Order: sequence, then C-alpha cells, then structure tokens
Amino acid sequence: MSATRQPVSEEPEPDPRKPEARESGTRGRTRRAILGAAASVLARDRAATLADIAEAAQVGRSTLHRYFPDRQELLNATVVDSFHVVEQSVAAAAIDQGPPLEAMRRLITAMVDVGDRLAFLFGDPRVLEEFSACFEPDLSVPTAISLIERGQAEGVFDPQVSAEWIQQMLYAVTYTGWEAAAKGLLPRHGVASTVIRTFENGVTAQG
Amino acid sequence: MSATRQPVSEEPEPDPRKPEARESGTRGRTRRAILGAAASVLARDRAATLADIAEAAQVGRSTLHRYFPDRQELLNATVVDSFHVVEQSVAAAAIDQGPPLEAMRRLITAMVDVGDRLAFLFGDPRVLEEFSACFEPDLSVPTAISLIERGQAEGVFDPQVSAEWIQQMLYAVTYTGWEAAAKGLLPRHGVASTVIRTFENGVTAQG
DNA sequence: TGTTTTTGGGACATTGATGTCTCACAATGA
DNA sequence: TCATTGTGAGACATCAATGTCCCAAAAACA
Repeated sequence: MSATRQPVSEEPEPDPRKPEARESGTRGRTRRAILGAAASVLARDRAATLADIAEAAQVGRSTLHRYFPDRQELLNATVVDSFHVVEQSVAAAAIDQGPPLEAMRRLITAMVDVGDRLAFLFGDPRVLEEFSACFEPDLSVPTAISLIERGQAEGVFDPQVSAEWIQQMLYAVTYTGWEAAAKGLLPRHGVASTVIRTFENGVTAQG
Repeated sequence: MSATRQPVSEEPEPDPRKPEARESGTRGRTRRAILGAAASVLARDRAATLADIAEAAQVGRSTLHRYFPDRQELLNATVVDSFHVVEQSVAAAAIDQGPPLEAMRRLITAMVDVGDRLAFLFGDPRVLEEFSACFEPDLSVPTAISLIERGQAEGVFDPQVSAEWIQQMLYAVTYTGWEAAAKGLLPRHGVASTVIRTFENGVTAQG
C-alpha cells in the first residue's frame, strides 16, 4: 500500500526525473488534465489513440506530446499517477484498523470512488507488466491480502478459498459495479452498497 | 439462448454467404483452426495483430487473408463462431429445467468450459457493438435472466438486486475464474466449484 | 501595459499493420 | 501416377498512428 519512501535507491541516473514537482500552476493543471483523461479514456479503450486522449483532455495533440514525448511515457506517467490516486483513497480507508468486515466495506467504498483508475490499472494486465518491466516495481500494488487473511483468521471470510482468490473477486466485483454504473445499470449512489452486499453474500437470498 | 431459426429475413443480398457450409474437409479444418486461434488470442489481447493470430493458428498470414479478406470479416466470423460454441455448451446445461440453483450450477460449469470464447465475446463491449451494428442482431445474447428471475421468484436468489446485476456478476465471476486458471492461480479442475461457491455465497464464512 | 509562457494547428517523416498479388511447393484425391 | 486444391513466403502499395518541428495566437504574469 504505502510507497516505499525510503531513499534506498535514489534515481541511479541524474536525469531530470521530477517533472511533477512544482511546475507553474498552469503546467501542473494541464498535466493533471492529461493524466486524468488518459486514465479515463484508456480504462474504456486500451487501444485509444493519442488524439483521442488529447481530445478528452481538451488539449492539442502537440501539447500532449510536449508533456509526454511518446506513448510509453504517457502510459508510465498515467500508471504512476493512478497509483497515487488509488493509494491515497485506499489509505484513507485505514484497512488495518477495526473489524475486518467493516474495514473491507470501507475499502470497497474507496475503490468504487476511484473506479476508472482501477479499471485502467487492472483492466489490462499488460499495462502493469510493461510498466514494471521498465522500472523497478517500487510501486507496491495495493494489496488487501493481509486484511483478507486477518478476516479469515477471525472466521469472517471464507477460509476454504485462498486469500488471492478473494482478492481477485474484490477487484472483479468492484470493477463490475463501476462498469454497471458507467452504463447506467446501477444508480451512482447505490454502487458501493450493492457491491458490498454481493461481495459478502453472493447472489443467493440470505436465510 | 436459441438463435432465431425462423427464416424471417433471409439474406437480402444474394451474395455467397455460407462459406461455413460444407467445404472440403481440409478447408473446414483450417477455417476452424483460425477461428479458434482468433478467439483465444483476441480474448487475451484485443489489439492482437493478424500476424499474431495466423501464428497461433499455425497458418501463414496470406492463408488467413484468403479465408477472411479483412480484419473485420475475421472479427465477425469469430463472433458468430464463438456464439455457436457458447450456445451449444449452454444449451446442454438445460437451464430451464430443474431447480434454479442446480440449473445455475450447470450453467456456470458450461460457461467455464468455454471461458476463452466468453472472454472474447464479452471482454470488450466494443466487439459486440461493432458486430451488431453491421448485422441484424439475429444472434440473441445468451441470457440467464429468465433463470435468475425464476430463482428470485422461488426465493433462491437475492430479490433485493436486479436480475441484470446478478447476470453481470455471473459473467464477472466466471471470467475471473477463467482468468485465475489461465494464470495458474486456480487449479483447472477446481475452477467451476470455486466459482459456484463464491457466486452463491460470496466471500464470507458461511455460518 | 508589455513580456514571457503556454498553446493549437499544420506540415512533414517514420513506422507498423493491413490488404493484394504472385509464384513455387505441399497435400489431397482420383 | 497425375491433376487439383490448398498453402507459405515474399514483394508491394496503402493507410492510420506516431513523433518532430515550426509559428502565430492566446493566456498568464509583472
């Protein structure tokens, strides 16, 4: 969850890696607009054109290239940015505190809130593969494994299946809820509760 | 489920539409190899190259073009073929007979068996959109809605959520199971039972 | 206001996927 | 065996996405 902030291996190369530091307010805003549009568009179509993304960001294609020289750079930056957004949302859920079931409910709510970022990051395994192939995976994938295992130990979560499977289901159900909301099948405000309900009890009538 | 076999609107154009009829055994075999490879490859990467597909089918790229003049033709044919495969598998489950819960279990088992075809058809909504935009949607999407509604009426499935949502979950859980098996997270033989278990009861310990 | 920064659009060259065609070889079937 | 059918490899032309530049206009800033 928490990014390793230890200055263990500071950029081996002295290249100017820190464009997201403090740029003139305008540049920062443009940069964020592009990254947001990229995550949103690519979440729905991973083969989207740079022109598509530029249009969604309400920015000229040349401006996009000015910020991100090539497609891969944009991809990488979008991965990093999306990680930060997700990380922040998940951190606020404090999943290592309180009863597992309640922690999980907070986590799901947090995940639904950043649904498009999750869809971008995990909708296509290739995205993450390419990224972590280029860089050290200094971004720890947000993991709910410890929470799940804690819940299993306390007899709250099904101990008959692996924690990894439950985590897969967590992503799957959350993603499905986000998708259903995107296509109007679920009302925005009811997504989290429906996802929680189904995730916990499945589809059979409780009785 | 069952394709409308009524000769309502027979091909308005008299073009030679029926290549899959009876071709010399060899051609049929090659054709099926290409369609199978296309579904399998495209399920994992919808941006896959025709060269990729030809390679997976162990066929030259020119042979592929000989069978399917352009990419869209291949896409359409693969959709039709995958529908037939899924349809056949689902039909064998006889989901309109017997107790809903057992029917659903048969359905899930059938779906897991044709996981890659489902992943191809439903992994990217665009695939089906483009297809049904070109042709009359004379292919009825395999629907479990009636089964789900029957189950809800009998008090077996959760009546608090919509049948559409439950169907979305059905696809999502099945797909996740197929994916988990593909990456070795679940043993092949345990996929169906795990999917059924989670689909029915969610992830909480039953008690 | 004037100056600097940022932007959008257009004009390229480049690249990779696609689609077409030809030809020699292999497989099938009589 | 021979004739037909089906195939793979390669040479092309085409096309769309990409990446690079430049320049005038708009926006931000002092």
